[in-house]
Amino acid sequence: MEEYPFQAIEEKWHLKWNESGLGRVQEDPAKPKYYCLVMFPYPSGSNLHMGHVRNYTIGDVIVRYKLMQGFNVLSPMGWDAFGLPAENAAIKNGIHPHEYTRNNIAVMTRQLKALDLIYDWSRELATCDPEYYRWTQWLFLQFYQAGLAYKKKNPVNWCDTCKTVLANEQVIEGACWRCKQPVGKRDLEQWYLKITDYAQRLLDDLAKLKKWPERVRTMQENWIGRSEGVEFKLRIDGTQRDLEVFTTRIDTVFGVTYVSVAPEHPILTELLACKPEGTLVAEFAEKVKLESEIERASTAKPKQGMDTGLRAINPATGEKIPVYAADYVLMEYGTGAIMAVPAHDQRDFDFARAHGLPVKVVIRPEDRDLDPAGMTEAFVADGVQVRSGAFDGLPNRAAMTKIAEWMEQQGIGRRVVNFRLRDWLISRQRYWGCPIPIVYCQKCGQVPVPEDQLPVTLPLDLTYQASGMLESSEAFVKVPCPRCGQPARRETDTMDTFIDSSWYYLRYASPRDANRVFDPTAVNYWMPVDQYIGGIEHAILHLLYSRFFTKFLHDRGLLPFDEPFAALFTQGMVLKDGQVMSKSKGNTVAADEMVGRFGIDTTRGFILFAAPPERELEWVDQGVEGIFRFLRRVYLFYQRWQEAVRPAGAAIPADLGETDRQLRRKTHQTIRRITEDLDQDFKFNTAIAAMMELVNALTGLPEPGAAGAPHPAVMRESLDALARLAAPFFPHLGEELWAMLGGAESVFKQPWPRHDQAIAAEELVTVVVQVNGKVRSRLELPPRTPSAEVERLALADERVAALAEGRKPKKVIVVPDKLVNVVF
RNA sequence: GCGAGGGUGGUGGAACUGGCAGACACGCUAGACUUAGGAUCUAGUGCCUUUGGCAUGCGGGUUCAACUCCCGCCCCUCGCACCA
Repeated sequence: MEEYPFQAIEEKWHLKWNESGLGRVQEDPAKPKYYCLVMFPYPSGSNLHMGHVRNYTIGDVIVRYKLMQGFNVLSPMGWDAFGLPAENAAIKNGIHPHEYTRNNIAVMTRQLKALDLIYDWSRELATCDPEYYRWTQWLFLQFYQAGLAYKKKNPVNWCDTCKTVLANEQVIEGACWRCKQPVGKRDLEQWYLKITDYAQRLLDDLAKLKKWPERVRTMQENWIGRSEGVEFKLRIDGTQRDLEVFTTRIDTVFGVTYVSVAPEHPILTELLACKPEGTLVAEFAEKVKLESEIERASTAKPKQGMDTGLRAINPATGEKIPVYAADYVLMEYGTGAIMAVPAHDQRDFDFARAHGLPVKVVIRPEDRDLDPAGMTEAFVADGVQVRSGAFDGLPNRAAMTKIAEWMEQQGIGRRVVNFRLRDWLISRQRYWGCPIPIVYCQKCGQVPVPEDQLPVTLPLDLTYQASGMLESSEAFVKVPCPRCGQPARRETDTMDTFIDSSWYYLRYASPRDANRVFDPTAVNYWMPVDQYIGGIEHAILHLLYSRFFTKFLHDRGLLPFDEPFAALFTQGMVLKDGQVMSKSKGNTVAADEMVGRFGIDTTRGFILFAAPPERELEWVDQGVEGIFRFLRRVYLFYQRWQEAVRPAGAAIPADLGETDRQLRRKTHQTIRRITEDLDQDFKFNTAIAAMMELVNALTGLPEPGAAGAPHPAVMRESLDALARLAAPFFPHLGEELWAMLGGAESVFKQPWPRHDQAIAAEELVTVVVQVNGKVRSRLELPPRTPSAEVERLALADERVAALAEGRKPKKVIVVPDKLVNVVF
């Protein structure tokens, strides 16, 4: 049996590439650069599975393609190495997180290297390395100096399983993003980064990210959650205190029948201190606080609330209305208090019905008025103002502006913009993270660690314990105050690991620079990232944080650009039995097993061919052999032809026969198709299909030397192109095919093939003949046959004539080179 | 509820600005070569009542022509969700 010795071929090129180091790059102003980055992994220590392989292969195909297009390609790899799993493993197995992480990095490095992916390993970095986190700390100090890193006491998300606080972005449906356990609230003093200062720019600049998926941009837009409205004050009757509310529907202000405040709103404790309601409200607030995030956020649950006994005065109408404490009002958003308009807000409507509060209609549909008693739901659509004083009769959209202006003139309220985005809580009560470079001194207070004393090193000689590990290290905690020299204490919280990953793409430009966070020349050469590749799960978290960091550094004058990733590609996940392939689900297909059976090229090819890369891929091994057979067919074909097509450089004669012309056409069409597929959204699956079509055409031809066999120079042209086209997808085979054709240097140093439009053009086109829109016949015509001629030929067609039954056509439509439709 | 994406043969998936639906594969069927076939090669393969008819989630519409455009539904995936 003829063989395709894939193991020997892959082994051979594995060794050659290791020697030549294809991935190693330097800044070269003479060459156009291309920075291709796959999101760096957390070194989990599990074996690489098909999900990983898909991820890295997508990046690798792009890297190899861009190399062949003549770009100076940067493709680095590193490790998002801090994090909780290392601590959990330490508790379970008694291995120090540092050792655990280092071991995992070693294991994963070996596995990645076995896949022969192109990386510049000389730039490898790990966020847990003091030479890296020194600059993470330096960046924290930049935020601190700019007043954007601050500490405050606030109710925060607390995961009791992970024993740490979480950022808003890390709470998914009320549960911890990592361990999926419900998240509670705690009042704690914590460090924050003031990302809210950048809310508007983070929103506006989404428009610049034209090469990002729409989906991700929308998710960020929703997360930032900008809303325009009016903030105004209501005097609390009988006091000198005002209650401030925020509304996006100021047009409904004449329909306010009560106000709702968050149960924990400070005005309640203040004004009810000595009243009987005070105790009841406090009890209610306590009850609400105990509810988990999930319970409180559930829209299905009936809204709870109670009358506080306080009365507020609506500045628009002068009416006195009750103040309710209600669990559906959130202290964190707006002012923590709302004006309630039951007639025009469903939540207020539900609450009013449950508590017997009045409903006042102030906006009616165009054609009729509404009777509050007959309403079963709030009227939230646009309409016309009624019972709204001077604004009656206006369309409500117009009234919105008018009322806001009136309130501003009267000094009652003002127009404001609110964001849903919260400041980024970055403290973590964990050991295995980047220490926050702050010292607390009795005399000087909060003191940042001076830059020349960085890094604040994580002590490694500790016995691991479940919590409070850093606090227990006297050597770490007890330090002299950097300012006054008196005994002081270090901050023992570490930073959220998302801080580490918010700037790593910058460090790759100059990973060994010991004096600076990055070398400006190198960063300016490589950045921004031309193509970023990663999972959709980072659509908000990592991608929003990285954009924030870049904008901040831009404002500090450290970067000339203010968006880090020019193009983003989110690859689909690999599923098995309907679930994401992951170690914890136990449904993985191991990479090394697949590679052992079929080789790297087949494994890559199968993953790339099975589905478009952005789509989810349900793993079924059936079909792997299809790719294997294809690669074998290609290899055997080159074996049969390699002697006949050598040496290179034989001229292609001008007077070729039909077979040769067809082969050249197919070759040039394939070059065109694959190049287009790679350029538009990485359509690897159809690119491979195009390659298969070419191979099907080739293998259908007579053998070398046989009668009717293609001209060797023409075959040479095909095989030369095919070797290059195949190389990014099937790198080992690509190199081998190139060598079989006599190529001395690596195929990846060869230019990407170009098609010739004239050769790719068809000599005859099929024009479909339709009668009343149904295909009845076909014509083979030279391209650009005049419409009149096409019409004549169509009408002369015997099938058409038969269907005509003597009638004259009502209409004939000709689409040049495509179709003719005869309508009777 | 809001937002985004999706629904095409037995399966994964193709189809440019509306112009031959099902490329390319998998699987299946038959045949060849074989002691053998889970190897390889060849042919066939959307469905049906086959000079034709019906088919791209369902129902309408626009058009000479609709997977593609418009209107109304259904289902699936993801994100956000009492944000005032």
